[in-house]
Amino acid sequence: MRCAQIAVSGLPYSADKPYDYSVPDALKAAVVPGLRVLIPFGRGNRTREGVVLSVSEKDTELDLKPVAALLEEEPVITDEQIRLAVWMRERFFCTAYEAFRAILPAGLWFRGSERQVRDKTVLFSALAVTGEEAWELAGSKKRSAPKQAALLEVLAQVGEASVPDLLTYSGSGRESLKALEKQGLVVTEAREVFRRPAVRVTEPEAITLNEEQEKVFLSLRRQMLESEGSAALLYGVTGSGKTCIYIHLIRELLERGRSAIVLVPEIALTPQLVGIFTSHFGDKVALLHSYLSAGERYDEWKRVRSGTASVVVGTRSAVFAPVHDLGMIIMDEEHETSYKSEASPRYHARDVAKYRCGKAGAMLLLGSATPNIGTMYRAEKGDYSLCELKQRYNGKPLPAVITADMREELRKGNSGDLSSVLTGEMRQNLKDGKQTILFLNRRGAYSSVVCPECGFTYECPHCSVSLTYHMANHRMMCHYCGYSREREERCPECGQELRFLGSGTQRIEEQLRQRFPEIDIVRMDADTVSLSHSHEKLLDRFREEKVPVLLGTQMVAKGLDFENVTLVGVLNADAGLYVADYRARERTFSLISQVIGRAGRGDASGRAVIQTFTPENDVIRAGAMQDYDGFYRKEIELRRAMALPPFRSLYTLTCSGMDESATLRTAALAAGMLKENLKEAGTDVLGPAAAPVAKMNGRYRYRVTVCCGDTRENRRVIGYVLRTLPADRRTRGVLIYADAEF
DNA sequence: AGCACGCCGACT
DNA sequence: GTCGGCGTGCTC
Repeated sequence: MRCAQIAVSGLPYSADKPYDYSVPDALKAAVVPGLRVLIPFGRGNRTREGVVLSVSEKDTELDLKPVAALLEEEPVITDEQIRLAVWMRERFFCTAYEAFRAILPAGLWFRGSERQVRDKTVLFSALAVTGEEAWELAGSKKRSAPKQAALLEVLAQVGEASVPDLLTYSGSGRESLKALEKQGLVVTEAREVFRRPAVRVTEPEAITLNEEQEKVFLSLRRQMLESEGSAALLYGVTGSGKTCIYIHLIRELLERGRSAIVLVPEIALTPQLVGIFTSHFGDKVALLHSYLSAGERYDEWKRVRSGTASVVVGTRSAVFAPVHDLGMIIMDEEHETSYKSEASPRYHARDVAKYRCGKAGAMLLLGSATPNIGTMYRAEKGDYSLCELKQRYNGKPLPAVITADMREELRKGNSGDLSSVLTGEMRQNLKDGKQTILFLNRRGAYSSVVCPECGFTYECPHCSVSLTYHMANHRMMCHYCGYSREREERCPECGQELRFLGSGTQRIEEQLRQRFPEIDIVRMDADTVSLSHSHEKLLDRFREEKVPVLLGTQMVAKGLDFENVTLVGVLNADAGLYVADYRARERTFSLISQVIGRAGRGDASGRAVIQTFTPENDVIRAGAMQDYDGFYRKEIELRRAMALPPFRSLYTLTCSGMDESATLRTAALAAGMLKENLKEAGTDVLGPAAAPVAKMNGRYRYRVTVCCGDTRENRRVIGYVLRTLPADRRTRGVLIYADAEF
C-alpha cells in the first residue's frame, strides 16, 4: 500500500510528528513529497491541510485514513525546503507546518482554499467639516455624546485616519462613528492600502571603489568564488561604503548566473537602499517584505522562483526566498533585533542564512558598524573572515560628541528633559539654518501618570504594565493589549493631583515648544506613524520643508541620510541599560553609535549630544567615543565570565496561563525535568522566574532559562520537555514554548 | 490545539 | 428521566 508521511496543520508542538496516510490509487501519480494536500484528521475527521514529507510503500495493512484531496497538481515545496523545515523544527521548537508557513509566502496558503487573495483595503474616515468646526462640535457633544466627541477630537488633530486606528485611539465604538457619518460630519471610504511602494530609482551613480574598498572587495570576491559555504563579517563604520561593495559582489555573481539575497532590518526605513539596488539591477530585483499585500508578495515570490528575479531585497522572511543557484546572502546591519522572529517559528534570520549558505555553497556576508558580539567573536576566532572599512567616504569626520550630565542639570535646577548643553547647541543650529534630530530611547518614550502623595499609578487590568498617556486621545493606554481608559485630574485613591512620570515624545514636544515657541517640529513615534500610515511622509516633510527639529523614537536612528542635519541628541542614553537582559548593553551601545552616525553626513561638521544620568558608565562612554573595539573587548570578557552566548547557547522556556499558581507550577515542573535530564557539565537551569512582563493579556508568564552547549542532545531534551509536559494534568490551561539563541 | 467521549448536577 | 457542564485523552 502506498503511504504518505504528512506534516499536519494546526497542531501544537506536543502533537507534531509525521502522520501516515494511505494514498488512493487515483492519486498515486500526483502525491509526491512537497505536495500540499487535504486530509481528514482527528476523531471528527475534520479536514486539515498537510504537506507531504515523504512517500513509501508499506505492506502492513494498517487502518490508515486516505489523503482526501490535492491542493495543487505540482508540488510547490522543494526537497531542499522540506529539509529546511525539518531542520527548523529541530532547532527552533516549532511544528513542521509552522516552518512551511514561514518558508512559503502567505498568498500561497490561501489559494485553492476558501480564502482568496484579494486587494487589501482599509476603511478610512475623514472630517467632512473643518478642524475648527470639529473642535467646536466636540465641545458641544462632550456631555450628550462623549464617544462622538472623542472621535471628533482625534480627527480634528489628524484630519483623517483608518477606522481601526481611529476607534482604538478614541476609545469609541463603530456605532459612534456611524452616527457621525449619518450627521454628515465624517466621511468613510475604503482605500487600497498596500500598493507596492513606488521605488525611488536613484540615478545609477558611478560607484567607484576607493583603495580600501577595492582591497576589501577583492578579498570578499575571492572568498565568494573560492571557499563556498563560508561566512564573512564586513565591519565598517557608518558611511564607509558597504553598499558599494555589496553591489560589486552581486554583479560578479550575476555574471556567473547565480543569485543573491540582501536582507535589511526594516524596508520602510531603507528606501534609499532599495532604490540603489533597483538602479543597478533593474527588473532582476525582487522586493519581499511585509508591506506588500499577500498577492503582491506572491507575485514577487513567483518571479524569484522562476528565476526572472535573481536579486532579492527584503526583510527577515526574505531569507527563505527560493532563488536559483544561491551565491550569497547579505545581512545588512546584522546586529539588528528585527532579524529575530518573536512568533513561532522563533528563528533568527542569521541562523537560517548560515544554514542555507552552507547547503548551497554560498557566502554569508554580515555587514555592520557595530557587529553583534557573537558575530565579532566568531570572526575573531576565524569562523568568519573579517574585513574592515575604516574610512568614511569623502573623508568626512565623525561628529564631535558632547556628553551632558543630567545629574548636573538637576543640581542646577533643570528638571526638564532637555539639558542646557543641548538647547544651546540647538539654538546655534537654528541660527545657522541647520536641522536637528532628537532621539528618545524606547524605554522612556512613553509617559505614565503617578500620584505624588500615595504612589498610585494606572495599571492595565490584563497586563502587568502601567498605562501610558497618549496625547492624541487624552487617554491612558496599554501597549500590549490596547486597553484604554480616561485619565482623571486627581488620584482616585487619595485625591491628590496626578502628575506625569517618564518623558513621552509628546511631553518632550511640549518642552521644546516652550523653549522654541517659533519653530516647527516633526514628531515621529508609533502614534504619528500609524496615524499618518507612513514613515516616509513624515521624513519627506522633515527633509523637504527643512523642518528644524525631528523628534522621535528608535525609528529615527536607522540608516537615514539627511544632508542638512548637523546636530543629533540622545535624550536618555541610559534608559534601557539597566534591564534584566544580557543584551541590554550591546543594544544601548549600537543605538548610541547609530544615532551619532546620523549627524554630520553633509558638509558641515556635526555634533552629537548624549544626555545621561550615568556619564561614567562604560557603555555610555564607549558609545560616546564610538569605540566599538573597546566595548567589544570588555563585553566579550563579561560574556565569557558568565558563560553567556556566544560561549553557550541560551534556551528560554516560557509558560503562560490565566491561573498564576498553575503557571508557576508548570515552570517549576519544567525546570525539574530539565535539571534531571541535562546532565552535561557546564549546564545551568535557571528559574522559574517571572517574565519581564509578568502578565500579558490576562496571562501570567513564568520562564525557565537553560544555558548549555549548542548540541542536538540538549535540544532533544528540551523538545522532550515541551512534548511531555502538556500531557501532565498539573499543567492544565498552561501554554509552553521555547526560544533558542545560539 | 480541537474534538469527541465520558461521567456528574439542575431542569422540563 | 435528559441536557449540558468540563475533565481526559487522542490525533495516522
